[in-house]
Amino acid sequence: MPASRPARKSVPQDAASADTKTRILDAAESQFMEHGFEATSLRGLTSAAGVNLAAVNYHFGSKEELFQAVLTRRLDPMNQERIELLERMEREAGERAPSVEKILFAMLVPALRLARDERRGGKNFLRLLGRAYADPAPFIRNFLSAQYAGMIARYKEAFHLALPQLTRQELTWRLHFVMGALSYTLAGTDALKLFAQVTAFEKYDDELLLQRLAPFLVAGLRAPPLADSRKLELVSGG
Amino acid sequence: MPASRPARKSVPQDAASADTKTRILDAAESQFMEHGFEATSLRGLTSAAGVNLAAVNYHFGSKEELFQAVLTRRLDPMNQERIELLERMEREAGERAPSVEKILFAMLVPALRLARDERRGGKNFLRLLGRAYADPAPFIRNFLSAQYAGMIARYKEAFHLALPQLTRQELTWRLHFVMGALSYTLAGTDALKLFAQVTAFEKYDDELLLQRLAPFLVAGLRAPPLADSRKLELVSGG
DNA sequence: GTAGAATTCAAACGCCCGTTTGAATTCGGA
DNA sequence: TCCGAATTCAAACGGGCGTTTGAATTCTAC
Repeated sequence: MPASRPARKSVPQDAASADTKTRILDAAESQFMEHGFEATSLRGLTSAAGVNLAAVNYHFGSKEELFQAVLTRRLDPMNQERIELLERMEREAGERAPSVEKILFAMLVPALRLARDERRGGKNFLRLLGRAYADPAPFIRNFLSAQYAGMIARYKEAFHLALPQLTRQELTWRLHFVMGALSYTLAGTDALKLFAQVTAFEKYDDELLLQRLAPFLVAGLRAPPLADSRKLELVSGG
Repeated sequence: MPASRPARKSVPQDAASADTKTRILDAAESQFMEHGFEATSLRGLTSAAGVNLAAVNYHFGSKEELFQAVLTRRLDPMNQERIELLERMEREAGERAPSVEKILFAMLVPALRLARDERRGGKNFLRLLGRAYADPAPFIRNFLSAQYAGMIARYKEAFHLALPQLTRQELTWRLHFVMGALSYTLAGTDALKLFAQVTAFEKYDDELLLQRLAPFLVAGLRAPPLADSRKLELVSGG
């Protein structure tokens, strides 16, 4: 028997193991992004990372735990930054509530910063995140829920103050739409290459992207809710 | 050697094989939705469909071709319906171009009809589609591109007439955002269960959903483009 | 310098995968 | 009725999977 595995709770954290762990996390980030969770093999992953096959199970316990570690490494700081930015804006706004634009920017900018920082995973990580959003695997959904719950609740309150004309239900739906457009756009597999026109004429630039996304989302959030009387007459044919 | 496989081009299409093929397609639709392409096993799939393991390779050739057949069965009619609806609206609008709302509804309503029709896959299929959108596997991306190219080009023209103030680039981006919010919403894994509040108070109703989504998207499409002078001052800190 | 823990390593375990095979069966038209 | 094509079937093929093992090695503190 080996000298005994480290207890799951202990954090060895010496230089050598941190290096191996980091190499695994980096390789996992790009492999999970490229092939998805299920189709990524630990053999290919460890070989790309230049570490032994058993290292994943030694350092992370299992493939699932490795996946969660990959997400945590980036999401925790990003969501923390989002909350701090929102709170700074609330302080700066004084008694008045921050505007919809300001709140939205506080949400978008940390994601943009992450996308531009290759040392923090860059676009690779955001694409991975976009895939994770669409994955129905329970361990992924539960994990993301836990990661996002606090941040989302915080922003929902802020938007509620900035958009008092919307009911809570309306606001919940609209935040859903915002997250959809955002994750889909940031995941940026260029959707279906249907929009290739853009990348042909215009360099794919994340800052420019958010300058286009922001007015779209702000206008959507500010739209008057549909009155009950107006319906989609088309649905039932005719 | 067996009596010889049917040539890939021939379409046997007799009752017995159609039945087996349909059973496979139905099972594949729900299994691919639930587990994703890679994690779905043909053994589980064929056993759920009540057919022999070899039937998939016999009738469809391979797992990949089966996946494409699952998508084609629903997408072809839906996109055809979208185009027909758009053309009807263009005829009804006469010389004037149809409004943004009208065009958008022509896009959304066939998806809604599909979602409500359990005989055509219902929500299962739309969730599957939402996953496929986020999948970077080349065979999926190329297939979806081919499936959507005509429809998207058609709609882009219609929107261009309805929104002449937008440059082609702006319009392309906004359609990208629209597709994002739409696919994310229709895929409706309830996102991250972060929005559970909605399903608690309000029955999950697709028609109601589109009545909330439409004003959001219409307002986003109609938003004035951001002037170059306004920037995200926050990006570089400060 | 050495004991003991942490880490790396090659090898193996048991299992499931997509696909192919060739015989058995069913089907449809002459 | 019967023949050939279409379809179903059980079995096997070769290979990759996540994980575990126990010895070998490296690190660290005394």
